[in-house]
Amino acid sequence: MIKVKVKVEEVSTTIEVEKGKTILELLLAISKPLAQKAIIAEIVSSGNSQTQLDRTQLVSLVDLSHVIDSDSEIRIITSEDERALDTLNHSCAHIMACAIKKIYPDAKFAIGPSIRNGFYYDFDIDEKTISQEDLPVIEEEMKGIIEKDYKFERQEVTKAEAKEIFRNNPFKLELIDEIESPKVSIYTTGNFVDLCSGPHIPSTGKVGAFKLLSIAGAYWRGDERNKMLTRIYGASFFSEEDLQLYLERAEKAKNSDHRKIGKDLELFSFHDEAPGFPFFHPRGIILRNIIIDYWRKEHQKEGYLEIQTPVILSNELWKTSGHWDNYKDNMYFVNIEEKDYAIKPMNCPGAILVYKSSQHSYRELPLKYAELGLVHRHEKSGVLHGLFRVRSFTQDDAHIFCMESQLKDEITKIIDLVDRMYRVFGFHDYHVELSTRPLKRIGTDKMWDKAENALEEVVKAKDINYVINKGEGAFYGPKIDFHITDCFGRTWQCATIQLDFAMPEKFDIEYMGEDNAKHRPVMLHRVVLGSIERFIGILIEHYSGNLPPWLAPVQAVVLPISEKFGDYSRRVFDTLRANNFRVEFDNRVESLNKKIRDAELKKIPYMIVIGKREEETRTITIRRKVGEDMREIELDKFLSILKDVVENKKSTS
RNA sequence: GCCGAUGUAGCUCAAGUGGUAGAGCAGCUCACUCGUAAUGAGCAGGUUACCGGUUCGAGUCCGGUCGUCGGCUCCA
Repeated sequence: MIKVKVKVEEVSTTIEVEKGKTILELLLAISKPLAQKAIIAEIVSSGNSQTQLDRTQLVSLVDLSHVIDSDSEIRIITSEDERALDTLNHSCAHIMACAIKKIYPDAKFAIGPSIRNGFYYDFDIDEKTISQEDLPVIEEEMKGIIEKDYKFERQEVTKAEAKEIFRNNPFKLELIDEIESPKVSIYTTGNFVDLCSGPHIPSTGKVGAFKLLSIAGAYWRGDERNKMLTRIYGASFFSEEDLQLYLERAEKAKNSDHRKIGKDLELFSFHDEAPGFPFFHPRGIILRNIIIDYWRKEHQKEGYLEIQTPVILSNELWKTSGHWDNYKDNMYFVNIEEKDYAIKPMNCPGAILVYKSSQHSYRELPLKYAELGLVHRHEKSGVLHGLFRVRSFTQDDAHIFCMESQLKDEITKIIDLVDRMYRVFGFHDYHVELSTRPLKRIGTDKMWDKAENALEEVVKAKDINYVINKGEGAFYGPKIDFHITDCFGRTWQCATIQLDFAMPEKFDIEYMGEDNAKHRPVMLHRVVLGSIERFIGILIEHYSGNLPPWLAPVQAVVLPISEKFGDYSRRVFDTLRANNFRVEFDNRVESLNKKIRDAELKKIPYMIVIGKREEETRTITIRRKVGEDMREIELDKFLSILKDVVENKKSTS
């Protein structure tokens, strides 16, 4: 007999069982309902690992069919646990593959993992292409498999045996070769066999609800030199309600799409005549200018000096900077009077020319040049995506020229600025990533050591949690990036701080030191919002278009109930406008209902309703997008409320 | 760039197997003067993305180009 301690959530119990029993058998002995609820188990500790496989893969999550043959402590994972949903999604990928195999017997399967919000499976079909219309057919087949409640049966085989089983599947053969352990595990579901480390749900019937979502191409192993496979995405859940909730959320995210809102609210547009180059409309420019005005104020307070450098610069400059070598395929070029020029993809060489235009003393440092620089980068046609991925955009850039001794202080100040500005825009949640030297780079290893250490020291000193991305730095220096989390839980890399010892060397820039000798300054490249255009897209989606009053292109609209109240309404409108509020006057001959509906669709924060009562009492009534209505209040009172909300950049109205 | 889908009026969408393009909303005109998410009627609006082919005849079938959408790859 062996002792097994079984934990489930906060309860734990120890029982003695015969060696060789499975977890499921053990659970049935303890409690049938628990056995019913259980999805997988976690081995918290055990006397010895059962198989060589477990030792090499360090798997702590196991199937319920896992055999216990020594004293152990196990934790039962039920459908409430996030990891159970992950397993469910993975199992559902197998179920989908099983269905596809039945419909298209020649399909060769590659990989089918669970992902953040569901699962996918990549496979190769030679003759046929699968389209959206085929998904319901596959779904029907899957439903049949789920109804039959097939078991997920795990089996461990030698690599030779596995190669025999998957002899017709080049993808699996490649995967088997890469597994280090002498044995591999395979799972059988119905008549579908897959190479897989598991764990899986006990049987297909555990899938309460699922939906196949989309179909796409994906390169084998994510390498564009490899074959393009067919990928089907789906999502599965333990209950129909969870699926419906997921679909509702997906619908909400779709309705928050900045491309749709941008068009509906007349903020910006795209045209076939300029793919990837955004056009900003009057309302979009209002939003853009508000962001820029705020940005300027914050930067002036921090001692930045704003500059502006040209969009077209000699190709020689880009050869000196190293951009031509590293990025010529993504740059635009023009030939003027038989000389080659490039449209700038970055602002740094321009800033360096400004620096070089005069001598500098150590007394001036740190010298902080800020620039809202319009850059152009050629993006491949397939990657364009609204304002998120464009071919021309405005970086809220700055280049700080300083002494090495000032680095940490300057980096700290940037981090504080980023933190302050993000909060104002309503982003309270972000994380930091540190990217180190890439393979393709300029500068010496000594420079890179210094630069990487400086960044890391500051992040550590500030006690910020960060992850390291090895080899992901810019070609001229390492960087720390700030990733904003929006209200949908998506993350967006916006701010970046890049440390650069290389460009000052390449451009031979210097300052006169206290010692009356020439020294080389260090450069910090940094952005806070990243791309103004992209940031606008992020803001729109974060707020689903319901921008807080300080950002809203139209803050209020005056709605007279009928033309009879036109004169008084006009005076209210004039007063608001005279006080610098962005207000519109809807004096169309339409019903109040219609005017309110239109104002709602335009996502205007305040609707000012004026009828007989308001005219008589010389008041206004406010219908707010957020919060209760304010009936018959003094115009002055509303002005002070609006002033407070706008000046203090409050997120609610 | 690659895989797949797609392109019809400003917007959202119709037009069995090829037979001279329709609707709602928006716009304009008229009537209604309205109390918290669409008042009614009328009018106007399209070389069906573009180029070529098949056909007596193409929005529809075929080829190409461009854009867009979902992914993959990429993102200084």
